[in-house]
Amino acid sequence: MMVESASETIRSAPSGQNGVGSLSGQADGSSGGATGTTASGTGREVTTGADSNGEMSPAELLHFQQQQALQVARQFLLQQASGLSSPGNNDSKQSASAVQVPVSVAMMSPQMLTPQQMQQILSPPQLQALLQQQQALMLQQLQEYYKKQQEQLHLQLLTQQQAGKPQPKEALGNKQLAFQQQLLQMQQLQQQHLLNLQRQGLVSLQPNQASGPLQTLPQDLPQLWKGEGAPGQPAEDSVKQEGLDLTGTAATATSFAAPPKVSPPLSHHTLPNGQPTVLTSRRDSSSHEETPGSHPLYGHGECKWPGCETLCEDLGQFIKHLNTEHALDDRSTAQCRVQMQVVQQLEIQLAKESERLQAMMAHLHMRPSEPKPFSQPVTVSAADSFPDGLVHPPTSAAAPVTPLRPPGLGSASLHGGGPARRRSSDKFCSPISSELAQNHEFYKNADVRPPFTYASLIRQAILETPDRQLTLNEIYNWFTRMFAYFRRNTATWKNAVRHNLSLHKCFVRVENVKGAVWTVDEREYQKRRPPKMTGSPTLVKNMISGLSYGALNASYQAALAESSFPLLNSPGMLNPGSASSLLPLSHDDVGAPVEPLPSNGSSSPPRLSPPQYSHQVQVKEEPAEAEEDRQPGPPLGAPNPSASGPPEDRDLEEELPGEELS
DNA sequence: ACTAGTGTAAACATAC
DNA sequence: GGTATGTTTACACTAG
Repeated sequence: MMVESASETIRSAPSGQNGVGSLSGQADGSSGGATGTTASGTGREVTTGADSNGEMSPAELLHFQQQQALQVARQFLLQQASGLSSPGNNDSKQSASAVQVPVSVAMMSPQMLTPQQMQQILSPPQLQALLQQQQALMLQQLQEYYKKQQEQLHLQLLTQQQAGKPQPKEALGNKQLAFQQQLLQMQQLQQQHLLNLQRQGLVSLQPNQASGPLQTLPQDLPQLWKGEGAPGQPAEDSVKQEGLDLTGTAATATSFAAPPKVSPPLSHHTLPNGQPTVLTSRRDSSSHEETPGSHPLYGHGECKWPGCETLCEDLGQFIKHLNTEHALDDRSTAQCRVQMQVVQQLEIQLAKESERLQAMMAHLHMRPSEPKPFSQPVTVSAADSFPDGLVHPPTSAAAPVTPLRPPGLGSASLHGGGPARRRSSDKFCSPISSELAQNHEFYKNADVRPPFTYASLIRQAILETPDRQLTLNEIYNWFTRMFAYFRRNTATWKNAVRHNLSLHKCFVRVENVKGAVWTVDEREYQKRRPPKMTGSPTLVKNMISGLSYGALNASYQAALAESSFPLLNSPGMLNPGSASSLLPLSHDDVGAPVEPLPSNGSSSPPRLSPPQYSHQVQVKEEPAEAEEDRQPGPPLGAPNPSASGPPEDRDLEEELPGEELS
């Protein structure tokens, strides 16, 4: 029941969820806050509006920017709407990124839309584009902000000098440090901001994208530190340096974040009515986690400062702690540096992996950067980010194919996401295990709904255990352990889990000594899904054409699964056939590749078109694993040759599920 | 329009 | 009686 309460906070209006229609239904959960926000927003913001001039704190600035992001999206929608209503009005730009917005939706006032709604209306690529624009904008603002700060400092300095009172170096140093600290804070806030957006479902995690702008800062920061540390260097100079660095940073970041694709700077800063964006709702995000009472360094009741972990009952206490224990001193500064290095290392690592991925994809003739026919510029951005990243395959996978699709599943609407999303991922066959393997950390920490069906998740959970059986409670635990998302709406998803267990024949309840455990009947599981993909000419076509980069990618991932999945040790993705047999779990979601049954020897007859091999693979593997089912053998993990062995062909059928059930 | 798959909500039964 | 676990039904949504 505490669980219940937790869930309640999220879906404030469970009732009527279905009835009201998708939009409201979906939004309700998240927007319990969102709605409130809009309401309150009108009232509140004025304060934030007060322009920087040094008055705006980093946090405020962030909020402001976040607001703007939403605003831009809204504005975008408005444009779309107006475009629809008045055909003559549509400019070229609009057509370029043409969003197919349902008229009914388009008629809504964009300003009334919640992030989730926007997410539903805009395809992930579109959102992506918006966000990128916004990020560019944000960086500009950051730059301005720091320029102002710099000017202020400079001014102060001059004043003091004029007063004939050369400020002690230490004082200057302190200022500078404070400044730098602020910079760090900005970074954190920015990061949090991105995370928030992502959580709101406005962005699917796009590592490169997320790291892009952020990446530049940390890289430049060391220079700042150096500047600071440089003995004998006048503080003033270093300050200037900072300014320069920032400028450079912002510039590069901007160019990075705002690729050619999009139109001009966007006049989105102001609302249709000319009102500055700032004046709109303060922040929808507040509806979610980003409550005013949160702090990037505070979580789960403890201080997140590296190496600290001091318990703090509430934010107030934490703030106090932060100010006393982590004030601006040598130690903190050093820790900051260390943290920066950590980040840098990770970024370097990411860059390397990205590069490798690019090379691999290039080798496989998949051109990540190649623009897709359908989704114009916007998609491109999505695609671009994709390769780099750790990715969110499902998301992008789905996106390119149908322009009009529902909100990015990958990004997964956090709350009350529609069924469709998950399904699509399923269809695209992204192997859950590989996806999970790759994004394990992401799902674990980000409050993003995993793009898999409950059934596939449950199955994954069960198959991940050595004996391939779990109690309901263990399944729950797996969910919460693996996905941050499932740490929230407990009542809802637990119910769904139970529902799925009962509903699907593929889940078999077995009475155990300890009680009842659930197992998976692979055959049933496979049966569930019609082998559409197998023969679907359209799919094949899509895959081949590269139109559906995502789909390709999915298969690519499938092939890659082994390599990426920790447990699986793969002999080489080059040989799909073997791979297939190897991937014990990865199958899953795959959409079905295929007919489970006649696995007769799939070995020889390659009747599937090339692109599909991945699917085929999965199919087989499933059976294999199914078969051995109860085998003590390490399920997925163990690289047990036995399972992976030659077997792909074998008969899975023989084995009765019954036995597992026993 | 129909169907299948899925998600969500809820009522109910049963066991501990 | 409360809770966890299962089962079942209903409804909504999306895609084929």
